[in-house]
Amino acid sequence: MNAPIVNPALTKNQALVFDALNRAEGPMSAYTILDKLRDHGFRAPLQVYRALDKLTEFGMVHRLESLNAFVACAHRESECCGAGHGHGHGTVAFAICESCNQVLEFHDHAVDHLLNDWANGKGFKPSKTTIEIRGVCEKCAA
Amino acid sequence: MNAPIVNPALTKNQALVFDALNRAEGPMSAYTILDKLRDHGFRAPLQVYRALDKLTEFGMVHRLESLNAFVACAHRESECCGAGHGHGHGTVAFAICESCNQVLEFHDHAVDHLLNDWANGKGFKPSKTTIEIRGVCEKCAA
DNA sequence: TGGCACACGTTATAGCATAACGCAATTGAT
DNA sequence: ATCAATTGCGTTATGCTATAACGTGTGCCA
Repeated sequence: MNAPIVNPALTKNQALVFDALNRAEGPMSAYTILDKLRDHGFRAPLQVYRALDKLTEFGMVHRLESLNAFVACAHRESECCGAGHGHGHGTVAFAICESCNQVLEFHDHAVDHLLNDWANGKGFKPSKTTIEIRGVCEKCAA
Repeated sequence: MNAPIVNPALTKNQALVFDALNRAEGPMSAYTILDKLRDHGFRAPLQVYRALDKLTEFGMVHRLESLNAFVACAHRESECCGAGHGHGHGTVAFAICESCNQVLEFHDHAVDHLLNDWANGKGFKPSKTTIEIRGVCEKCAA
């Protein structure tokens, strides 16, 4: 059966981490999350990393490689192609403002296609694709 | 041995680091480079990082964000569009084999174009774009 | 009811990156 | 030539990011 994108009943720690990421309006490092959750009983990085691993696996959180940080997924449910699970199509891309730290999440089928075509041509089997644009957002550029 | 691919008159440390990266046939972390260069007098990470900063600035080395590692640029000089300096066009992309650690460097004008179009549409001003495909290369997939 | 899978907590350690100091060499305008 | 600015260099110390390895508790179900 096809996996429903439904919240797979998060554990307490997972819920706390996910919440922290949703409240923040920008990416957070694991250690920043840890600090925000000390009042809720968090004491060690692993508590955060373990939750982040699961949330990432569920497609509810993305890791920004160029920032070593994490954001809550911005696809408010079934945006279109089931981009939650990058299975070839559905790679998510990010535009990261270096001035205000806001992140725009998007995906672009045409780009996916081109990269997949390239991979096919080379016999390369992609498992995860990272696309991150660093720059300055419209507001900050003004 | 092989003639140095001299570009902008590297300093001794820069040349050593660049050489180390060229000899290696895959990405290396800064600390791995440090270890390889201890015999040449390197003692501290900063010596490596400073050289890497410059080499990256010169376009002779790329950083792989998803790996926290570095590779020598594979464009053997003026491949085409002046991809050395990512100024909108000329973004470099990487396919990273998680089995054998080899890296394929390429660039794709069409992808650049699409991402630039997206950015223009959003008023986003890109400064650096990261594209990294993790997966398994043809050889290893066999 | 015993085994399994999984989440959790804790301590310790590994791996990646930069701050801040001072010195030496180079350049280049006066 | 001389001074000032710039750049590279070396060192020590520190901070940030991530995982290893151990043990506990809980729910499931064969």
